[in-house]
Amino acid sequence: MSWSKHGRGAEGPGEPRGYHHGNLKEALLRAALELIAQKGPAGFTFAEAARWAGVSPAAPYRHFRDRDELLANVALRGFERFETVLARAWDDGRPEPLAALDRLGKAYLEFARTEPAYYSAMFEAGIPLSASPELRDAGDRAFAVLRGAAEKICAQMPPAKRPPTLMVALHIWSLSHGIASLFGRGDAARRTLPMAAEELLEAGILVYLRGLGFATKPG
Amino acid sequence: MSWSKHGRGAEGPGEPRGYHHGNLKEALLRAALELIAQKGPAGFTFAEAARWAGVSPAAPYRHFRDRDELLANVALRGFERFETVLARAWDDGRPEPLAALDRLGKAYLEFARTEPAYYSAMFEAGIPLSASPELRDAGDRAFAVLRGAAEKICAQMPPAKRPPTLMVALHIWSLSHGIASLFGRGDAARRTLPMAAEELLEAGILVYLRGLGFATKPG
DNA sequence: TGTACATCAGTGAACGCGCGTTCACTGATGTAC
DNA sequence: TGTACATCAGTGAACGCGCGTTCACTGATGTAC
Repeated sequence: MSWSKHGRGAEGPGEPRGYHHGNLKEALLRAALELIAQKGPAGFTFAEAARWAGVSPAAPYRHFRDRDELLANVALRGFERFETVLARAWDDGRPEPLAALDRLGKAYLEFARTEPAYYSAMFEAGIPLSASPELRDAGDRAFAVLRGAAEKICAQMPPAKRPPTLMVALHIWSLSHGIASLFGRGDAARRTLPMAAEELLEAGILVYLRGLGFATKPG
Repeated sequence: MSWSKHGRGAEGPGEPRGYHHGNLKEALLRAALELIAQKGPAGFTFAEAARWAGVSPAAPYRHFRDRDELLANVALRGFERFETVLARAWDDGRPEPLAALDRLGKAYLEFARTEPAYYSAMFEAGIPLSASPELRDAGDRAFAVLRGAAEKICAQMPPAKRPPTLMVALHIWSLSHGIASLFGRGDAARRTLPMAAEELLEAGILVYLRGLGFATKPG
């Protein structure tokens, strides 16, 4: 990715060097992530991110124009990770699309739960997508995984009965996001549920696919 | 309406008034709503709400302990209105549950679109539900409308095939919220869609009901 | 009917605070020769 | 190999600002008698 131009990587958790000098951009992104996780996208300030990174309040201006640019960068990175996570779970529908779709749904919810800071930066921080084509593209690439999954699922149906792929992808996305947003978040605003969010999503998708005419196996 | 007790109307800043505002609590709730609509739940301050209501910064403390209590009151009122709107649309399933459910879905999305300030206070402001039993109850009452609808829908199915009502209600809620949250909001963070959000939701619910084994009419 | 009084909503000044942002600077690092 | 210099990431002090919150107060309103 473009920000690891100097080959510092900085992504691996076990990288002890460069923390003091020379890796501030990375440190600020991490600080922002930490702060968002603690107090939501609203309660994160440029100054506190600097403090958290052990740096003077003027230092961040070397790397980000302002608070919003930092936040947009967090969201951007979030979409990139989200895409990776979803693509890995989907694994091109192997060995079998239905099982892969189930993994995909679980991966979606797991991301929302284990990375609430990314997730809220991506979907709830109110960052206008129009502001950054880069951000929009990253979001589109993540959605493309869902779209690809919908395509493969639809392709298994007889052509005459095939529903519009885009619609199916949007339904799956909406249901996943709805469940993640209402019940699957990692913070205090989560609503409790008499079942696991994963079960709710899995059941919902199964019913939905059956409604499409997709022949799901029993069990 | 109850808040025009003194016939003041209380609309907008700049209205001359005496020493006593007469309706400040109401005016503050409106101001908060206006500010949330403009800048999201994050960018709303106690001080600005006071200014908007044409009152000194100390005045709000007569009515709300702090900013969060005001925000929670906005969310509370939002849930109450939401319940009213949904219940009216559902109308106890008259004349026919499926048509009524369609109205319900449309009313859900319409509320999210026309009242983005309420909606985000209710679902995105990060207000911990545990903090206020009153708020939780109001949320539960709104959800109860969906639950009642799910119940009536399920009751139309043969007993042996009846799915759990709660699950159906949660699926409908999640799908509605997902679509409202991703595509149906009134602000800049909305994602564009090659179709109306209403259509997407209606189609999703129809597919879902068919998947439950509910016999939907063609067309 | 009027007066005295209690109530309490809203005032206005003040405070400490943390934020965003700027500025001239400093000092570590890399590089040309 | 060393020196001179350019670069630029980060410093630290400073600023104006708006916020949340407090306080003694003021003045409108309702009510007891």
